Formats: sequence, structure tokens, C-alpha cells
Amino acid sequence: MNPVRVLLADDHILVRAGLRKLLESIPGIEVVGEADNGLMLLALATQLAPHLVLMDIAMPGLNGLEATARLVKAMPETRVLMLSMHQNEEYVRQALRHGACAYLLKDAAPAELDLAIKAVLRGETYLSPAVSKGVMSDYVQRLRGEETTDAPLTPRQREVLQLIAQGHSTKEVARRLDLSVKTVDTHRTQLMKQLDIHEVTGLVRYAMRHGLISPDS
Amino acid sequence: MNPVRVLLADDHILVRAGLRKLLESIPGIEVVGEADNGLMLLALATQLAPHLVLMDIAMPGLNGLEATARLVKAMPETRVLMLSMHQNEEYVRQALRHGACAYLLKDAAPAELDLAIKAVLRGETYLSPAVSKGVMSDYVQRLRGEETTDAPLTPRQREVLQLIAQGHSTKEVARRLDLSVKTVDTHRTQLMKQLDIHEVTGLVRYAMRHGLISPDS
DNA sequence: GCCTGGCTCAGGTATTAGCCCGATTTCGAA
DNA sequence: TTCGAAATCGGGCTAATACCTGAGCCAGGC
Repeated sequence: MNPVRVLLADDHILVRAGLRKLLESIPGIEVVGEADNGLMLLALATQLAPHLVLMDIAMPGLNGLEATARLVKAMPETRVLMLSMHQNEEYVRQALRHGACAYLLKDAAPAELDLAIKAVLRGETYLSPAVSKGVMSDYVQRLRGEETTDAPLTPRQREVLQLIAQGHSTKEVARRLDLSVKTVDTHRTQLMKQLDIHEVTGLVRYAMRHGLISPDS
Repeated sequence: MNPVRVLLADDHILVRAGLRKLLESIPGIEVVGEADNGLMLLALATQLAPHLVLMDIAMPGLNGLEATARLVKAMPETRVLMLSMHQNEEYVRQALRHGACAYLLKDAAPAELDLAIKAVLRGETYLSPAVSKGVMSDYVQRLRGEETTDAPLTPRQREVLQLIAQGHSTKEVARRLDLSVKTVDTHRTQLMKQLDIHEVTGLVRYAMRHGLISPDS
């Protein structure tokens, strides 16, 4: 089995050395080069054709995000594993959007690095558990939405809320549920009073949070 | 620091013994009991009040799913880490829906167990990377879609859309952007025509999909 | 120079939303 | 059995929406 060729990119020498040690302790991994900024990384990558790039998100000159975008454009086969100190979700979104396959926190357990690399090489996406919390919780909440009635809503209220949040007017909801328009209106009003929400837009976001609807339809 | 009290539930003695060894090799973990079926687990749990239950999804009598559901109902503080051989997504959904905090494959790396336990104790949800692939890929594809399906919106339109989706009325948006109410109205109308959306609720969902707003505020 | 597209406003109208007041029935819990 | 909460309707009101028509200004491209 050929070793996995890894390229390192981080502007801090000590960090880079530590990562190299870590990587070399994993069987089947070969560190083929190091870069201390984005431009150097791009140059080395075209020259060394690594399977994997372990890249710091914050680097002088060309930062990790832009470097990733250019890299995956030039060499789509290369997997990028993004390293960051920030568990801010916006960073994660940015990283994934720019083409990274994994997002690892710098204070992650060393064992995570191994896991992440294996996952990425299998073609999967890996996020540090602390980071994927948001992604997961959305998913989990949607699953538990109906059973875990943490919402103090009656079944009828949930039904009405869902239809409203899906974009149906009061009249349409009434027709669909075979109710008077006034009844649906009362339910909507009651919902808003209970939840202390005063616009439909707020109802939509509430419904989204509680898994009654998904962003797409 | 008090040790984390763990209860084991698996119908195979060898597997249970192996898990116990693994768990005991993690500092700060104390295995307080073992059960070989769901009913025994429930009895032991009420008696031993563990912090964590490591449970096989397939057990004779009361299976892992139902046992989890009853357990979290009786003892909501207890975290359940579900063990399974199947990476079928439906199993994962079921497990989470019944109240599990984590879903681990039996052929996962030992280091994963440690990661999962730490994540769960932090109140997070952990899924084996191989399993979370589906969840992630949805998320990632949605993120990547944003760049390719580049919103054909002008900066002003995005600005107005965001404020509307956040729940501000036309009047409020106008004041905030220092514009005439009529101008904002025109922008909203233009937005709806372009996107072929005809209710504010649809605008909210669109804004959500494209990352202009988050479900909370 | 002309033309397109973005941004800015205005008048008007039909519909809906948001909320006030009221009401009855049903049904399970105290 | 009494009580309350859920669910069902109604009248009436103001504000906001959704959509139509029109317009002028200005920067950038062919």
C-alpha cells in the first residue's frame, strides 16, 4: 500500500513540527512538505501532488480559505483538512464552502487527527465533535420534533403553525383543515401570544427551530 | 473530580468484557454495572444512577431503542450512548429519536469511544463519522450549493431580504436603511418576482437556505 | 452617446395579517 | 360535578401585505 502523501501548511514553525510528529506517528502517512503561507502551499502542492493537505485557516498572505478554494480548483483530487482555533460556526461554513473536507479544532484530541484523516480519505466529511454540534442539533431536533413535545403547543396549534410557516395563508389553511377562517385566525393569534412572537416571519423561524418545517418547503 | 459512572448493556458477554476493558483504560471512567438485556438495564439504572449508559441496540427482551426511551423518561439526566453494528441511517434516526446522545458503530476505532464519551458528557451529540456522512453531506451540499447557485440578488436586495426575514416590517426596514417605505416595498416586490416567491414566509425560508439568517433571530 | 440595470420614489387597490371584543361545545382533570 | 383548557366560530377594526401603474437618477458597458 502506498503511503498517504501529506502536505502541511501553518505559519507557526513549532505547530508545524508538532503536527509533523503527530502525523508521522500514524502508520501509512508520509509528510512530503511544509509551507508557511498560502502561496507557498499552492506552489508546493502543484509540485508534490499530495493526497492530503493539512492547513491552518489563519495564515499570512493567502489565508487558508482562499488557498483551499484555489487548490481544489487546480487539483480537485486533493483533500483539504482545515485546522482552526475557532469553533465559530461561520468559520466552519466558510471552510466547507471553500472546499475543505474536514474542520479540526487545534485543541482537539490527537486521536481525532487520525480519525479525521481516515474519514477524509474514505471520501467523508469530518467535523470536530464540538463543531458539528450545531449541525447535529439541527438534525436531532428535527427528529425529536414531534415526540419530544418541549413546545407547549397543542396538536392543532402545531398543525396550523406548520401550514402557516410553509407559506399558506389563513384562508388556505382553513380550507385545508376544513375549518372556518376565523378559527385558524384564532389559532394563529393564540400561537403568537403564547410564543411571544408578533410576525409570521418569527413563526417561520420558530417552526424551523423546532423541526416543524425544513428550510426547503 | 468524581469518576464518570458508566453502565454497560449488551447481551454478549465477551463484547461486554471487552467494552469494560476499553472503558476502564480511560481515566475518569468507572464501570458500575453490566446488564444483558433491556429490563435488567432499567432495573440497574434506577438503582445505580449512572451518568452514562453504553447500550447495544440489539438485545433480547427489551431492545436498546425501547430501553433508551423508557430510561430517558425515567432518568432524563442519564446520557445514552448507542452501540450498533449497522450503519443504516434509519437505525441512527430511530436511536436519536428515542433519546440517545450518540451512535457508535461496533467496528469504530477504540479512540472513538473516548471521543464520543467526552462529547456526550459535554452535552453534545456524537455520531460515528461513517454514520454522520449522510447528515454531513446534506449540510455540506447545501453550503456548497450556495456558491454555485449564486443568489442572483443585488447587495441592496440581500440587505432588504435579510431584514424582512428577521421579522422587520417594511416601515422598520425603511427607517433602518434610511429609505422611503415605497422603496423598500419595491425591493420586496422585486425580490418576490425574481425568486418566484409570493409570501413573506417563503422569503424567510429562502433567506434561511442561503445563510442570510439563522433560525434563531 | 445610448442603453441597461440598480436604486430611488409615488399613487392606488385588493387582500391579508394582527388583534380587539365576544361566543359555544367538548372533554378530561381536580 | 365543577372547572379549565382546547377547539370551534363571529364582528369589526387598523395596519401591513401583495401587486399594479408610473417615474427620475446614476454608474458602467458597447
